[in-house]
Amino acid sequence: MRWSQLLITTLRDNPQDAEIDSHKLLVRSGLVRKLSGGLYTFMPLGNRALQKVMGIIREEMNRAGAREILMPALQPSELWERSGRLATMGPGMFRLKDRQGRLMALGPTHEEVVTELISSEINSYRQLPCTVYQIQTKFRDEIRPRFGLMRAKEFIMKDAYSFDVSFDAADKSYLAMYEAYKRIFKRCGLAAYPVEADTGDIGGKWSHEFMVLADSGEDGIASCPACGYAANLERAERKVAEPEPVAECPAVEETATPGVHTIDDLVRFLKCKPKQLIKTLVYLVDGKPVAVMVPGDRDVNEPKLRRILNAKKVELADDATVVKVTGAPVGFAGPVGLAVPVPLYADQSLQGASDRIAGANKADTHLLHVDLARDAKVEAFLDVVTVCSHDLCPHCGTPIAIKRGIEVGHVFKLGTKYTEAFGAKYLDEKGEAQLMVMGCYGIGVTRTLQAVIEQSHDANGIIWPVSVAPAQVALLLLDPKDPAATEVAVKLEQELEARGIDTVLDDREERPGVKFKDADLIGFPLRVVVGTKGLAKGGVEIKERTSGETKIEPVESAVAAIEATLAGLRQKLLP
RNA sequence: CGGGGCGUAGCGCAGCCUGGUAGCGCGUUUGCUUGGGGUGCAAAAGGUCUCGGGUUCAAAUCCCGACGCCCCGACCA
Repeated sequence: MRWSQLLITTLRDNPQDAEIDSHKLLVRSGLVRKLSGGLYTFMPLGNRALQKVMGIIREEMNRAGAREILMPALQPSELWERSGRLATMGPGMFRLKDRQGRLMALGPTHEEVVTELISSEINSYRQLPCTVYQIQTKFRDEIRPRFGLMRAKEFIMKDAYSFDVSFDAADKSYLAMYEAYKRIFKRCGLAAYPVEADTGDIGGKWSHEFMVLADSGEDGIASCPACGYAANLERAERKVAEPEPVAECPAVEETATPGVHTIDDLVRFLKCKPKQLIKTLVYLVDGKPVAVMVPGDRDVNEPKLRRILNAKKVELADDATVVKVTGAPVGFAGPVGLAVPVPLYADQSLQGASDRIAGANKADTHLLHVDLARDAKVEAFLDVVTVCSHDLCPHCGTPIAIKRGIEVGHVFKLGTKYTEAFGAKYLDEKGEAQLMVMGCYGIGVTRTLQAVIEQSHDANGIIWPVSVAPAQVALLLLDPKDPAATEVAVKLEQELEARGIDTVLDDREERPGVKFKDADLIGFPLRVVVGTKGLAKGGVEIKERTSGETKIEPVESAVAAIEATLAGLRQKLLP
């Protein structure tokens, strides 16, 4: 390939609208261009890298026994009514009408379509297990698209779906995908590791996310340095310390706290510690109000609350509901003397809580000396707070570390949620109809590409792993006016391409400095320089982008040397 | 959806406060020069100053509104 014909336009300055390194580099190196918020064009080089990632995914999916299909992105919204997700997924879907006025959606995911498909195609246990996958564009009306390809309105996803005769069999399919994912990310040069995750709107019993550690990641991860426990903060649990024995608690006493609504204000006003406070929040759980108590220095974790209460939707109550339930303005809720009796839940760490401070359910008033067991009727003590860095691992008790990560893949055990909704059954050996058991598995392909950059770059630019680099070799012809050098470069290009090594020949009329900078910026794994001086010294210069190692190689043996170096680099990416 | 910032040449920005001929750097084109880490010199092209309305003799600049982009937050009492 010739640089001059590839439509490679690199930028000297960082784009004004990019925040994180990988986004800046993606644009500066000319791999993508923005059409509008959350919508990107892949330029020739970006597209090449993307195709490489997709190639790896295909190989590993096929190896794991999955079969590739392609489903429509445009879907009748009636399908979504059947699964009940029109309500939960609703605002996140792009919707439109066809000319007959039929409601359609641009697919944000494909559980509905695939379950409908498989339900009509598969009738017998003999056809199971069956795992299908596709690589396709997904559409999501994100609340806030950001960080380039990381959270886009339109993106490429590999989604796979497994169907099995039983839960045990489904576990095997799940494991096969889990292992395939590990191989895929390894081959892409990514350190991605699995963490326990919340299943969210997709549903199901169990799931793992594959996380790439990065400070710019949108997800929090709790991980145990000792036993390897790792979980998304939306799900992470902790070991709760035994309650400390407390001395006799004085009687409850009201105290005036005019205009003091927040924990911070209260700490300042009463000169106490946040830990001494009981924070009481009113939530709507599937529309019904409940009160949830946590220590003043803790945050309620809504996904955990939802899961533990087995609810579809959990949201903080609106002000009117709070006023109705507590009988006081927002900011003075407490466990004692609610105006309307609602279920009262408390975090586990409040078990035995005594001599605490809480809202009085009365304007501008708080209560001192609250003893939860004595003064309130707690429905249940639950694990409802977000894990923090000083918390202890639920398995081994070691202090937990909090990290940030980019979710590049997610595998789910769905159970029968969708097969039930769509009546996806098969006949077993006895001729009895049984529900199929399902799993689903996604990889954000475009996000994975950017995660590679986020994890692998330096001050000069991207450092592509060989496996996904847009081209393996940048061949720099420093002076295209030098006929001898040009001849060598052209010949090298032909020989490398003939051996299946993707090569970009920089044939531009540019200064050497420009070519060096651009090659570093785009991040080709190998840079081969053909220059007048080098040739005079006996050969071409081969430089690795990763290590910076440079060697001069005679022209005759250059191709072999390049091949050997690339093989070495590939070796490191083997699963 | 709430808060903040931004919108001027392909890209990055100045000018706006205090209204009066639209600027700089990079890139692009042409010529010369240079040829191993973003060469140097010279010339040139390129603008509905996001859009709409208002104030004014006069608006990139002041006022009102819309749109777009980016960041933070999305209710933690």
